[in-house]
Amino acid sequence: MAHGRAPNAPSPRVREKRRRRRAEILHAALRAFRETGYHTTTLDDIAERLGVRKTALYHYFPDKESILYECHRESLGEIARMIEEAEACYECASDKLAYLIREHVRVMTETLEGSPLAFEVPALSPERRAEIVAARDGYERVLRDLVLQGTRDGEFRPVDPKVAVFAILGAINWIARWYQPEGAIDALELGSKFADYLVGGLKCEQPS
Amino acid sequence: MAHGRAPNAPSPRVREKRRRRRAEILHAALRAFRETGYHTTTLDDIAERLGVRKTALYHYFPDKESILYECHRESLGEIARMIEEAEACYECASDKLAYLIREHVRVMTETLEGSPLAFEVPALSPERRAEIVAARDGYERVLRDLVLQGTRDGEFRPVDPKVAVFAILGAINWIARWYQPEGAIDALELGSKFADYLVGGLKCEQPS
DNA sequence: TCAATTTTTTAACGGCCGTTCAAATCAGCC
DNA sequence: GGCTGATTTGAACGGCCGTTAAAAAATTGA
Repeated sequence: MAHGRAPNAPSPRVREKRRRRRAEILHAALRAFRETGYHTTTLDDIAERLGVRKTALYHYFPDKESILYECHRESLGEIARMIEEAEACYECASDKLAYLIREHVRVMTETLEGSPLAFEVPALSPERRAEIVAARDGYERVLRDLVLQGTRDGEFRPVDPKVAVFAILGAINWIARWYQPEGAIDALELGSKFADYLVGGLKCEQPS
Repeated sequence: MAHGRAPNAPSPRVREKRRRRRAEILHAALRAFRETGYHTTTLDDIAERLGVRKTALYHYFPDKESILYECHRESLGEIARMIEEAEACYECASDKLAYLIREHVRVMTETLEGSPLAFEVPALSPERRAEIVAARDGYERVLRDLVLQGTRDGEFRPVDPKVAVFAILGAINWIARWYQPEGAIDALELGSKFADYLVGGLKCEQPS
């Protein structure tokens, strides 16, 4: 047994190759889902983007829904990373919130990863949907807590945290519907503008 | 020919009955589309809500897409009404904008009419989609012009009107995804809070 | 170079769902 | 009450698309 791996186990080389191919498929699917939605994109559509027949996809994913599920998992990973970063790098609520908005916008625009998480949750099976929704709820809770903290600290005026967070997430998620990577609006600039606007709406007016 | 109507023409009575039935179907479809999305709701689903077989629907609409199209038309009618009202009843940009936000939220929650307009535009045929998109673009232009006017008048700080309007519409459209008519959040209150938050983010900070 | 195995293809099935059409039932009207 | 048109039904078709299975092609590793 070469290099000590189990008999009949795939070599590291083929494992890596397979991993890359999976990522390619996921990326192609991601773009297709974003452009035409999960239900209207067929496996042929995804396969065509890769120059391959649709049956080839079944060597990497058991079914169509699993492809969508993995898209969601990747997005959630990005979100989790964002949250850790915000906690580690910023102090006050408004800075943390602004950072999260900027990063979320970046995920939505640069990598385009966020779009299925925004729009295609209902397409998942009940169990998987429950898992994704639970994670998304956790993210929403983090945002609500930030709004509350800001209000307690006197940074923000007293607003309904639930409603404010729904507004923020709606604004961000909606990006997937109109943003065009090759368009006139720069992704990073968009993130900053969104952060300015959406955090600005929470801030106390300067005492005169 | 009774009452002077053309021979073989339906009587006013049956015309009215048909009109009502169409509205019933549209409303049932609207709720179904909102709850599960256009592509996953079948004609059986819509018919079941009406206690009828799906083939009965074909007496009122030529195909499934036409039902969706009529939903869009109704929403656009509401939007147009909103715009006229805002122009007629309010003076400054912030008041007009706040009114439009409140009303749009009301359309989104009370009547639930706005949800297909928010989410199911891509499901329309190219020609119909073009028509609906053009109308929606007109609405967006009205909002952008309000933001610009507010900035010119010194009410609003200088923001990117395009980006601000996308944020506002995203926040509002997203309501269709989480709002539950029987839930804890009151529709009118939600409209006011959205208007406060989204217009507040545009306003100049008070000079100290 | 050649066997082993990974990857892709070809062919085809099967179910769902929008749609059609003729027949049956219902409602309006004199 | 009975004729006429409006409405609903039942049965069935047909295409699209996700999925399966087995054969072919390509890649790996010695």
